Amino acid sequence: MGAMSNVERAVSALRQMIFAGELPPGSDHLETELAEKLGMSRTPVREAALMLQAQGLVEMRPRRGIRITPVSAADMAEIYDILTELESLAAARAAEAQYSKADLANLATAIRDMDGALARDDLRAWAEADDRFHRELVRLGRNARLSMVVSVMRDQVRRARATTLFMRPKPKQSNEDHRVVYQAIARGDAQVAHDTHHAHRQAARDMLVALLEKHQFHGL
Amino acid sequence: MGAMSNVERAVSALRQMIFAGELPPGSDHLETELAEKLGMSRTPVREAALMLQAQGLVEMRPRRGIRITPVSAADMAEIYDILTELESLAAARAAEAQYSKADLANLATAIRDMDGALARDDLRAWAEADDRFHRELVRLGRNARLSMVVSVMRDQVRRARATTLFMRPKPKQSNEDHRVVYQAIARGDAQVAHDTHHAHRQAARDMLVALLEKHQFHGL
DNA sequence: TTATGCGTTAATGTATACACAAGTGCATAC
DNA sequence: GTATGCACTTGTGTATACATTAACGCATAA
Repeated sequence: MGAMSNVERAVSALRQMIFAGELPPGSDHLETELAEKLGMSRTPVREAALMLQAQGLVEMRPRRGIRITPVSAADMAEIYDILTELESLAAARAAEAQYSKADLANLATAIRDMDGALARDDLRAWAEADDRFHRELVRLGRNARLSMVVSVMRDQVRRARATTLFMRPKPKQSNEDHRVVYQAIARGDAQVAHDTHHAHRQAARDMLVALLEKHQFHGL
Repeated sequence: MGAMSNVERAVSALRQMIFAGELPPGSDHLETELAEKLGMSRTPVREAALMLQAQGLVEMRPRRGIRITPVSAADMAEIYDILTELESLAAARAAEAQYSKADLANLATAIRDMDGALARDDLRAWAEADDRFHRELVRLGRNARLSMVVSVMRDQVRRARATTLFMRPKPKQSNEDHRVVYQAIARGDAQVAHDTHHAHRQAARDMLVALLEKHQFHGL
């Protein structure tokens, strides 16, 4: 059952530790140190670090160790700009694809879950469903490379969310946007799907960047 | 002077061999084999392969060797869709940035070079200058992550160009588009810069995909 | 006190060794 | 002739060893 290589184990363990904040942004870690912590030799740790580096989660700097990449407000602006364009394209493509209601079930469920979470004031559940909505949207856009790029960017957003989720205003407008996008896709209106999602992401971008700048998270 | 690690050497050597067609798309190569060819041990070759895998140039499949990723017409459609969106955003951002004429010198030079190459019927020189134009455009958009994603995608386009460059019609419309984009950026018109470039890339996409499909390059 | 240079330390880059597992071919049975 | 299983081969995943070289501290000089 454990058909999982040490490299894979290292990748997911490191990801988990990064997202959990156990390896804080900006902190350095020697290969040997991480290898010991993960109970394996340096080789798979190095390979895992190389992969995470390609995704922008860590930087390997000779003799200084593996640094957990910090994400500044400026970084977040870059990331959201990319997300905005690529997800909007995915929304347009999804609309063009003439999906049936059944195909869009996951999208509908995610929206309903967000409503529910919001009513219960459960921000964590809301964030999880929001993630799910965006992931499904991109999947429906049917572009494997785009999905990969977006997922890398979304990982970065997830990291910042730990600090922003409870500072931001309640995401009320958000759900209305999602519903409009959903309906546009359902009736095959690519233009509206695209533009609505674009505006949605841009608004989120501006709000988050302002939030991060205000609270001086310039390099955490 | 040779402050270059074996991993770096391996990465650039492999890239070169891939772009030159010396390692043909779809071909498999054992780690040992490549290591011997490059005059180093498996370790740096493996690390180089991991990096190239992250960029989609190769795939590592256990026991089957390192495969040079083939690029099909469908892949090219995906790639161009991403390029279209991201480069257009860069064009818009460049326009918003209020660059001086001096800042746009590289752009202007690239356009002039393309004109010259086209007049001499030198398609290779044209392709080189075209690359330069697009690279500079993205740089002016000032989004480091976007630049990286675009450069990965452009690498894939470069690979296909070896087969398409001499089959496609002469890129005459292309230069007019570039000029319009340049002027829009110079006068700070983000909308025109964006939309013109978007249409430019989309046209290129449709032309190339049709070309590749027609000539049945479905997996070479 | 601050700057400069040297020696030490230790982390990395790379080579090598080895166990394991997947693919291959042959032999055997039907 | 086809199918099944077994032994063998061989590539990879991982551990380990080692040389190199960059960072750091200390001493010395201005």
